[in-house]
Amino acid sequence: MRQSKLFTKTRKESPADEVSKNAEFLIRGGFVHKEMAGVYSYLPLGLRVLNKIENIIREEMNKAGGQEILMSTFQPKDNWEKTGRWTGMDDLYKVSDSSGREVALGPTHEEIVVPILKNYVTSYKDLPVAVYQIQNKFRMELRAKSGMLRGREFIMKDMYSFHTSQEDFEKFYEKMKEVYKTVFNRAGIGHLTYLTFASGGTFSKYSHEFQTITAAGEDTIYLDETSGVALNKEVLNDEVLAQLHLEREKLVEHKSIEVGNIFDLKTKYSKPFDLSFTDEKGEKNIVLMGCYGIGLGRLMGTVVEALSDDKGIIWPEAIAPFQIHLLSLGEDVAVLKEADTVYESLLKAGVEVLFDDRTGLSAGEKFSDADLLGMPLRAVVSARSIKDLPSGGIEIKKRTEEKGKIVTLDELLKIFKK
RNA sequence: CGGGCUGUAGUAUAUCGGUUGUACAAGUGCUUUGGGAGCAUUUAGGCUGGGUUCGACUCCCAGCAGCCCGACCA
Repeated sequence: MRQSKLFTKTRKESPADEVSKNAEFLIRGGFVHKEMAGVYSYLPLGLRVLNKIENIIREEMNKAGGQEILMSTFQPKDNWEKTGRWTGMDDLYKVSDSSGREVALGPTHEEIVVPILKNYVTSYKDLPVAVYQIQNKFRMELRAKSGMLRGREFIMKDMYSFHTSQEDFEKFYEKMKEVYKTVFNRAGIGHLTYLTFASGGTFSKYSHEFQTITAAGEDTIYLDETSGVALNKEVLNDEVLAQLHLEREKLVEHKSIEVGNIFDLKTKYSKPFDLSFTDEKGEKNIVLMGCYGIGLGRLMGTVVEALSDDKGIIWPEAIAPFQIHLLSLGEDVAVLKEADTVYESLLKAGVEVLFDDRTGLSAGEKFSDADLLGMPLRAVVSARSIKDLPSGGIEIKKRTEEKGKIVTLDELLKIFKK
C-alpha cells in the first residue's frame, strides 16, 4: 500500500474529546473514526488490524471444533420475553418499525442460537456441538468510555457450546481456557494476560475471565506472581482464596482490562426454549450450555494501551496492519527509484508493506508517522542509506529499538522468508 | 442514572456584550529535506432553539452532543 494513496492521514494533535491512550493513538493514526460516544468506524489501517485479530480467533475457534455461523442482529421480542430479558436487561436496545413491531438489537445471542439449535438437536448423538460468530453487538452502556474499551456498538466473537452432561461441558470449558490463552498469545498480549477467577452473575456462582494487566484497566485483579493464579477483586474472600490455595499477603493488585470471558450457562437459556435431547435410555434431558466471548475492538484497544510508548503504537507482528513500513526520504531521483524497487520487491515476496512514498515531507514527519502507526519494522531508503552500501542500502529498525542497521535488499527479503 | 465540566475553521486553541485572533492541516509559488521545516499568499469558524439587549459567539433558559467522577457492566 502506497501511503500517498491512503485516504486517511495522521494527525499531530490529540483529539480534545478523548482522553484514553487507545482512542488518542487510534484516531491520530487514522485507524478508526469516532461516530459517537462508544461507537467507532474502522478505517483501512484499523480494519487490517481487526481482520488479523478476527482471523486468529477464527482459526483457533475452528481448531477447537467450533462451527462458524452468522446470526441476525434483529432479534424477535418474543424470544427475549421467553427468557425474561426483554424487561430484565437494562442495556438492551429496542427498536420499533413503522407498524409498531418491536425488536431487539442483539447484545448477545442466546435468544437466537438456542432456537436455531432446537431445530437440529434432538438426540444425544447430536451433542456436543459448539457454534460461534463474529458480529456487531449493541449494548446501551450508560456511560461509554475509555475509547475502544467500552463501546455501545462493538464487534464480538461469541461462542456457544451445547452438552449432554456437566462433565462433558467442563471438559470443553477447560479446553476453551487453553484456546483463549493461545488467542491472546498470538495477539501479542499473552505475557500480560491472566485467567482470573470471577463472579458468575445470577445463575452461576463463578466464571472465568481473561484480564490483561495495564494501567488503563477498569478492573482490579489480584495476582499470585509465582503461580500466575489470579482473581477478580469482587470475589476476593476467604472462601475463594482457600479454593484457589492462595494467600492474601502474596497477592499483588493490578489494574486490568477484561479481554475475554467464559461462562457456564447450565440450563439458563436451554430451558425457556425447551432445548432438549433424548439420551441412550430414551429419556428426555435439557441441554447444558456454555458461552465464550472475546471483544475484538476491545482487544485492539487493549493492545494499544498495553504496548504503546509515548510516540505511538507498537503493534505485535501478528496483528500489525503491515509487517513493514518503508520510507523514502528526500526527493532525490535515485532514492525514489531505489525505494520503489524495494517496495516492488517486498510486494513480490508477499510481504505486507506500507510504503511512505509521499514527497515534500520532512524526514522528521515521516519518522513521527512511522512511530505513531507502529509497524514492527521500519525501513528507510535515503541518500545516506544508499551511500552506505555499493549496491544500495536500506536502513532497518525495529519499532522497539532505538538504532537501526544498514542491510541489502536481499538481506531485507530474507527476514520475511519463512 | 446521580454529580461536574465543555461545545468557536478539518484539527488544536485564544480573546471579547460592538467587524472572532493564532498554530497545524489544506490550495498556490519558491526554498528546504535524517526527527513533525522557512517565506509569501489564499481558503475556512461561533452546536440547535428560545430569551435579555440598540446589539449575543460572549449573559440567561431549554435541547442536543462530548468528556470526566461515581453507580452499573452476560
